[in-house]
Order: sequence, then C-alpha cells, then structure tokens
Amino acid sequence: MKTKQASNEDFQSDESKPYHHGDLQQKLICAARELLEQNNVASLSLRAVAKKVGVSHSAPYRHFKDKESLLAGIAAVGFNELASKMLEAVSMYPDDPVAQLQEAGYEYMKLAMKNPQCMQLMFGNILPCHEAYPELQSSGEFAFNGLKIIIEAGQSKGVFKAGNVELLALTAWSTIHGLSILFISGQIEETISLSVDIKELAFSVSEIMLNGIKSN
Amino acid sequence: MKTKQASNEDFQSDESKPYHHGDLQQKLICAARELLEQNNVASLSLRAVAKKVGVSHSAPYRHFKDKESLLAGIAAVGFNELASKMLEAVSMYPDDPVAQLQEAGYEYMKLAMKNPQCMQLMFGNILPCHEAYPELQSSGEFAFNGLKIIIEAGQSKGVFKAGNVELLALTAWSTIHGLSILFISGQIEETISLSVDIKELAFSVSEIMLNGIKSN
DNA sequence: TACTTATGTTGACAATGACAACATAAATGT
DNA sequence: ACATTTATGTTGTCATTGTCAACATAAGTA
Repeated sequence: MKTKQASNEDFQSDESKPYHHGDLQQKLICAARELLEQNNVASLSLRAVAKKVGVSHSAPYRHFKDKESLLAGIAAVGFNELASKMLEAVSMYPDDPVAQLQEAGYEYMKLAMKNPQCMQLMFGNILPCHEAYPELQSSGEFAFNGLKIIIEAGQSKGVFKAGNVELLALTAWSTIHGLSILFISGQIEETISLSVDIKELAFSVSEIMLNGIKSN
Repeated sequence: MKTKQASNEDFQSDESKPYHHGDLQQKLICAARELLEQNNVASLSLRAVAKKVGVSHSAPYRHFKDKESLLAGIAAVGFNELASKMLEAVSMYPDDPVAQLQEAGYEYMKLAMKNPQCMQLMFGNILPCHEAYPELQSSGEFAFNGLKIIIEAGQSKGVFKAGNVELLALTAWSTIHGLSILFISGQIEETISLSVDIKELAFSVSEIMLNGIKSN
C-alpha cells in the first residue's frame, strides 16, 4: 500500500514511512507541547504524543527514560524561551533599565498566556526536583540571569535602589510571575472584577512594583 | 487491641466496620489532602484515597462526581484557609494596614510552604474552569476580599496610595503569590543563591512591594 | 561481510478512573 | 409495624495508560 520509489540519497519519499524517524526526540517534544496546551498536563498521554507523531506507543522510550523525562524536556524549552525574552527586552531598550523591566515583564506575561500549561509544568511541582534534569536547572538559571543583568544595570545608573541584587530581582520576578499565574489560572477574571486589557494590566502592576525598586 | 465498650446511642463499636461510614465526604477530602502532599497531584489516585479511608474503590463516587470533583473540594479548603489567614492578620494588627499586609503575606507564604501541592492544585490549571465549582469560586473571592479590606483601610488612613483598590490589591497578591510559588517550585533554592530564612525573605520582599504601594 | 549499536514495533502487565449491577442501611409514609 | 424509597457502600468489569520485555530493522563499524 505504500509508495514504490526510493531515491538514492533522499533516502525516503514523502509517503513512505521509513523505519527510522528523522529526529524523533525533537518531534516528540514539539508534538507534546501542542497536545499539552490543548488540555492540561494531567491529561497529556505519552501514547497520544506517539500517535500524533506517527510512531508506536513505545517508541518514545528510546528517547526519554519515562514520561516525566519528556515533560522535563518541554519545561526546558519553556525556560529557554523565557530567557530569550529577557535578552530581547534588554537589547530593545539599551540604557533604559526601567523600560527593560517593563518590557520583560510584559513579554513574560504574554509568554505565559500563550503557553499556560507549559508554564504550569515549569513551576507546578510536577517535576520533583530540578536537580535530576540538568538542562532544566541551567535553563532556569539562564532566565533569571537575564533579570539580574537588568537590575544591576539599573543600580549602576542609579535608577534602582542600591543593595542586594538578588533580592530586587526576586521581587520583580515574583510580581510578574505571580501576576501571570493568577491570570492564567483564571483568578483575575473570576475573583477580581478587573477588566483591563493585558498590556495595560502588566504595565500598571509593573509600575507599582517599579516604585518599590526605583531609587526614589 | 481497641476499647471494647459500645454505648447505646454510640451505635457502633470500634472494631466493627459499619456499612455506612460516618461522614465519608469529609474523610475523603481529609485523606486526599494528606496523600496529595506526600507526592503531587499527578500521582494522587482516587483508589489510594479510598483505601486510606478504608472503603472500596468505588465508594468515593457516591460523594464526588469524579476525581476532579474531589480535587475541587480540596482546593476549596485551601482557599478557605487562605481567607482565614487574611482575616487573622487584620485582627492581629488593628489599625495598622502595613503590618496587616506584611503579616498576611508571611502567613500566605507559610501556608504555601505547608501545603505546596494543594497550592499548585488551587492555581495550577488542574481544575479547568472554576465556574463549574461554585464553592471554589466563592472561597476564592472570599480570600481576595480579605486583601481588599486591608488595602481599603490603608487608603482611608492615607498610608496607601489612593486609586484603584483592585489594582493595588492585585499587585500585592501577585508579589506574595509569585514569591510563594517560586519558592515551593524550588526556583529560589535552585536558581537563586539566596540563603535567607523564610520569614526574612517574606518581609524583605513585602517591604519592597510596600514601597510601591505606600503613599510616599 | 559480520558484529554491534541505535531505533522502532508488538505484546504484555499492573494501576487507574469510571461505570453498572448488586447489597445494605437509613429515611419516610402509611 | 411494615413496605417503599432513597442514600450509601461493594464487587466486578472495561478502556486507557505508563512501562517493560522480546523481537525487528536499520545504520555504523571493524
């Protein structure tokens, strides 16, 4: 029932399913991310991911030790995207730490809104300890570093309070992260009657937070 | 090994297992909360809960439509506890909104640390829409109301900025909630090298946040 | 060409959520 | 007191799922 031709170096035609898949690892992560966002992490099944990619239900086990390991892969992608956004924000407003922080916060929130389930996976205690997944650890640190760079630059320029960098960065992170989580978990729509658009919300909260961080 | 007496109206002895359980609904929630904190929400099984309580694997279905419904019950308890802490903080420092907010934040964080998995359940998009669970909705609003009361009191006394109450309350909530989540998800230990004790951390972050909220 | 390794498949198993059929207890009406 | 109804609990069953073992096939290597 399959095609007949098999070219020389293009060692697989479109229709034929080669026994060995191109790079299944990446395709699995990619497919899993899509399925994840269609529901939630609880209802993501390894078998559904395999089916979506078009391999047998056991194929993923050649690339991931278990389900959790695949989830860790997804989370790592999420952390890397977060880190990218931080760096983008810095380069978008060079020499303006306040604008950098506002932009970073807004992007953080947009990313959370775009991939809410992934966000919950990253911060939802689904992966027991990040130490078991070194890539997770490093990508997480990478993201937080972007934030610290902004804070340090602001302190150097005298626009941010002097003092413990980690503490200021953590406060900023907490505020934006909390806002994002409250939003994607439906709290803001459901328990707060606050009908502003996202961008305005992000900037309003950021501004209050910034007032606590700015030097005066 | 147990006591032997069986009084008249105390219509069941210790050893005998009566067909009808005392109040299974509450016992199930209680047992589920314990099991939940021993691992995470993903690995909480309805059958394990039933076994812990000592009933058959199907008994829970007489009290909860499905597993999700039991989870909603647990989450509601969590929201109510949160609301209680808010009110306690208010009554602990009457006429001092700043101290109220600090105390509330600290208690919020302590509660999160004590029941991290429950917290993730409450805010982790495991329950699709809170609208399906009215008690969840109301208990969530109840908790947020406690916060708003503090903010409003502070505004009346002139210690907090005038303006949109919801926005200030949301900012405070976001900050403390974010800090709590970052902490219980292991980010602070793993990606930040910040070795302060919890109380100090909570108060430090709260103080920065308060600087953005206070009138000057 | 033969051997080894990487990758994918099929078949099995236990655990789980969910439901149906049945059992028993409590409540209610007469 | 008795019969009927309702609430509550049990046993048995099924489909789904994560995981593993045994096997199949492709690719790399000596």
